[in-house]
Amino acid sequence: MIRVVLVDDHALVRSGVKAELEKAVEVVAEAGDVGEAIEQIVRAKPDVVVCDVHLPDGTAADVISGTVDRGVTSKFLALSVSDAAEDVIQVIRSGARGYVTKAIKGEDLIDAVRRVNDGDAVFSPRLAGFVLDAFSADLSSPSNPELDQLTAREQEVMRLLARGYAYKEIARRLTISIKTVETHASAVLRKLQLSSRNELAMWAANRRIV
Amino acid sequence: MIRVVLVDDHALVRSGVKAELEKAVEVVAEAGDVGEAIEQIVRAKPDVVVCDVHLPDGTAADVISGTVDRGVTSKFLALSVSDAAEDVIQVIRSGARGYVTKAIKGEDLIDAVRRVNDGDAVFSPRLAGFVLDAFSADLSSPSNPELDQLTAREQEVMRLLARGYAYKEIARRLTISIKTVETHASAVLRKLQLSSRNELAMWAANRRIV
DNA sequence: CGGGAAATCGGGCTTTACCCCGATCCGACC
DNA sequence: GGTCGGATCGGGGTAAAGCCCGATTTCCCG
Repeated sequence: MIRVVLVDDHALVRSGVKAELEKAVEVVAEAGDVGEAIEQIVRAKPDVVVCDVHLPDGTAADVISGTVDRGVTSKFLALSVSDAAEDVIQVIRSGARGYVTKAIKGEDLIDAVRRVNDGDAVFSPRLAGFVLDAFSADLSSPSNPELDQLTAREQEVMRLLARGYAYKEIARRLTISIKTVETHASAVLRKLQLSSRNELAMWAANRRIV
Repeated sequence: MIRVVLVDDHALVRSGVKAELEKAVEVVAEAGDVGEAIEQIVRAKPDVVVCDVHLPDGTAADVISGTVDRGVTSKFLALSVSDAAEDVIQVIRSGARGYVTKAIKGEDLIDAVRRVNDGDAVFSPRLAGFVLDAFSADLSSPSNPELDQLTAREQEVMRLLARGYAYKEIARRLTISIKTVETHASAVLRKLQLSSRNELAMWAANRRIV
């Protein structure tokens, strides 16, 4: 039996959701705000937390970050009336494994809880697009004004430098001499005000360039 | 008019796709393998690259990484007969903004190219699940069994190594000699089967250790 | 045409990184 | 008491990194 903690600020919603859920899972605790939720979750250590996104004293993201800091390993399923992209992304970023709207049918909600408990990611179809956007936003390079300081060639060398390639390797890949790679590398470090390739690697990693 | 480079190893497929695409976009170049594709893309700098996943001398991921290394900012749309999860994830990880199967209708393909060009992520419905899984995999995985191979002291040195500190700096911070840092560093690289501090930095970054 | 930025190389230098060979000390464990 | 792993150092070596000078060529722009 999957053990669930239910978090929602409206008692009526809680009782409705609880009635549906208890056909298949065990609701071991309930909470109506962030503080109460964290207490109950830390105490009960449930398998899954079904959590409303908007709470009187914060959001589901606050509940998630507040509990994982205290060693909780429960899975989180966000349940919300909102289908706004920023809500979805914020909650997923915080570590929720799923996000469904309150338009969901009871049967499907139970299925979602089961799948989240199994480690799957669960999203209402039209919400998946937001998550994809957030995902690809990570992979793309928004706009790095600092990159404009570098010439095209310097940017190529910079990317390979940040990945840890030796000058010899970079020279081979770009079919230029090692000395030219050195020249570009020096220019890159100087322009970005870095002092070693390792600082460059950190710099690039933080900006999702590599 | 959106400028497109088309990459597929089958000339027949290329001409078919090209015929469909040219109703709405401009196909400025074509290629049949990875090497040729990189050349054409670097030269033509198209808005969007429509690229088959499996090529004679590599994959779409090779094309993407090979071109972004050379400063290309084109958007990539993967076009494949395969709907295997590993193919999808690999290509998306490399930076593709979309992935559609060849079962797609010409009209929908043009729409996909347009949306990718606008910065949207485009996926066939049943492929979205794979991407979500990959996304949530990024957010989880806190356990690192490989770390247990390292002694406590080695882990300390490892973290500082991964952050790019010089041996001298690490020695100063841990109040030990440079030689001792070297010993630990060698042990770390050997145990993790890495060959340089830069590989270690990547290793640690991928595991969210730093 | 002249100026300047970008890209391409070279010599020579110091500092690190990394590896190999050792060694000593200490604490835990059989 | 012997053994073994962990931590601490050293000497000596090669390869790479990073920086200092210099240089030429190309190409764009006023």
